[in-house]
Amino acid sequence: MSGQEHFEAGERVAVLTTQPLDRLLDYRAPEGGCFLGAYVEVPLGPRKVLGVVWGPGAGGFDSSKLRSVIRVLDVAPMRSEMRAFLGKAADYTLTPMPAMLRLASRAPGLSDPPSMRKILRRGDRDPDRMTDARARVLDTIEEYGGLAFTPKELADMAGVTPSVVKGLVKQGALREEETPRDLPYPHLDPDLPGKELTQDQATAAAALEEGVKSGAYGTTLLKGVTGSGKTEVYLEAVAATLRAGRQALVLLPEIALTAEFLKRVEARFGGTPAEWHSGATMTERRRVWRMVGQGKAQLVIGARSALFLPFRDLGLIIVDEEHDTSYKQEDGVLYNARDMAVLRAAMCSAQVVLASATPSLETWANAEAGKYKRLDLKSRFGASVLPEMRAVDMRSEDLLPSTWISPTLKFAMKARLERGEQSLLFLNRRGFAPVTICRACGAQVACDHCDSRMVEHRFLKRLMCHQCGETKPVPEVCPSCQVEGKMAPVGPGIERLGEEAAALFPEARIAVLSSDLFGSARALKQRIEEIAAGEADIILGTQLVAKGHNFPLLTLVGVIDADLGLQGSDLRAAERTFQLMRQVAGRAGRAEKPGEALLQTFQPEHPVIRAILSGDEEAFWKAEAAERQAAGVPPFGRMAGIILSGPDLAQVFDLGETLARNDGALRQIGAQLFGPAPAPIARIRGRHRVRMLVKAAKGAPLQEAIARWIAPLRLKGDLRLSVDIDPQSFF
DNA sequence: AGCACGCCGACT
DNA sequence: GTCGGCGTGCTC
Repeated sequence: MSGQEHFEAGERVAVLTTQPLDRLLDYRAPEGGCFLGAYVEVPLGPRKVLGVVWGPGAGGFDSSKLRSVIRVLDVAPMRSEMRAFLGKAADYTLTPMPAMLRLASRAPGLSDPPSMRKILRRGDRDPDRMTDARARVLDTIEEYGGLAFTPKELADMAGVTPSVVKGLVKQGALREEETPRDLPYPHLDPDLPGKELTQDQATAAAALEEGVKSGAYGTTLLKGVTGSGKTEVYLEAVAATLRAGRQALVLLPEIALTAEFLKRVEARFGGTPAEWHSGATMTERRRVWRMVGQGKAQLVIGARSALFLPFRDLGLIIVDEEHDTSYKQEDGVLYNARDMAVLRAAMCSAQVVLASATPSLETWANAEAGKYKRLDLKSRFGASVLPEMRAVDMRSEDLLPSTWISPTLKFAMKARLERGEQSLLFLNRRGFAPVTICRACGAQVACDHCDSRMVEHRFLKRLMCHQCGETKPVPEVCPSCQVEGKMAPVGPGIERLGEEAAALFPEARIAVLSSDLFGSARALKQRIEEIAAGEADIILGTQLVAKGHNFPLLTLVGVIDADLGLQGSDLRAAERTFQLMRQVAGRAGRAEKPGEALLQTFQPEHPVIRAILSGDEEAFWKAEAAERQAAGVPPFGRMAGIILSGPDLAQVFDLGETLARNDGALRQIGAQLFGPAPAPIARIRGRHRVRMLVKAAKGAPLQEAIARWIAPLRLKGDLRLSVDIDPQSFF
């Protein structure tokens, strides 16, 4: 690294702020000077804003107008590799630097002074009168030796009211002390005995440990079917990282998973790691951010934004369920956490482990090409085996109108019910019915602000737009033809399937698991635990049941519509259907009882359905890869989506046409431009959306060309443009 | 992002 | 004549 590390008071420094300016601003270093990377507060017009010292001042700005940095914040300076990472990530995603800085500074109370809090220790005196409650408090303190607790914690742990604790303080039996608010995380011990590993697991774990010990960058695909014990394997890589004195990050796709996961981490390392996700409290987030920066959090379990935490020495990133679509941020800064993890690791000499039973095609292809190492866990842990999978050909099943459970599936469910085992029906559609139609004129009820259809939610007794969340009552009178009493639900949603199951098996206990039926992740988690313990006979779920929950009594999975997701023009639909089916089928027979999976389909001869049933994943990926290679699409070509939006459709289209006419920069790199065309959802919250697609060869400098292409653009009024590099879906 | 400056319609 | 609409431009 070249350049100066410290700036004297009054020296010119360039500061990157979180304000959307397209350049750095020069300031004078504050009294006492500042370090490169320091978090600072600077004056900007009439306001104070957050910034980071990014380098020496560029000059060229009248030095008499130069203002001074107000103060240096009490947090660790941003490290040079973090600054470089943000820069590269900005270039890759075509995101302005201030937005990247905001991602990296999402900590509450960043500018607060290091605050103190009150803790209690054993005082020198004994209370004049000893009561039961008082004894419990003092015993608790004794039991935990030197550890300190806040009054509230202590009262809770001893099972007494806070007034008992207060009384003891007054008597001098407890002593109040001030201590920094943000406490380090408990030490994690990598040398506690882990779960015993199978031969297969031990070999994989050894390979990962070797990567960690190298202290260099490397990415490994850890592939293993559900229940093969991927977690135990990568926790050994975490252990090796902790032994090397470096920090580890485990990314999980969903908050609901963390509670279960934390238990396993605690069991392995004898302490709780730091948690970073949207559900955490402000205090907790503040603590995580600061402790990570000081190297006093060895392990972080987090959602995708944890990638932007200020690690001091990050040595390992695990991306669990790496294929999960929730790793792609779809609003604000558009990034894919899996790709950013690889980028960050490459810049700080860390290892990446991409874990999945059903890797994304990108990852699979990178492993094939030798860019990633690949480890396969073949044997399934314990006595359980993969379920037997069969297609139910819906063309030869007799179904009454408005029912979706085939006789074949019903028969299989009945057998489970009689044996006291569980069945799970999977349907990836929330609500009661996806469409509400007028039987007089055929009109469908659409959202007033978006161009999507309203979905009936019977438990809400309303229609809901899944795009903007808007709801309205189910209309009595057709909004189109004014005929009364002809509005009818069409098609199945998970709630409606629940009614059907209840009618078929009136004596069965039925549980419906859909994200919108639960107020909190905690409530959902608790329900899942109850169900796992056997408090339901039939479970109905949307995609959230496909994400790794363990139901020991489950021996049958019925996929209501295996074709859902196969149709349409989304190139990734086949891949996603394949992954989902494999995962859902992996729910059955995780414990000792063998499972069965029935896939209801109208096209049992479809290659995806056939690949799922045959279990020949490599065949599926090879076929899918060949198709994408022929089409020149990712990962064998590069793509970017351009979304233009604004309140006035004509204006938005005009902008698109203007861009299309001036596509010289794109043609220079041999890229093709498609569109403008209405976006998949052409209107969201009253804003019209138009989409364009840029397609280029694999090695083409796509971002650079797009940057040059849109640079001359001046967006007027309420028009917006966003660029999505490597979009998840392309039409 | 904010916040100011600045140039055209309905009010005292 | 003036109050205020938000279009355009600047912030070290």
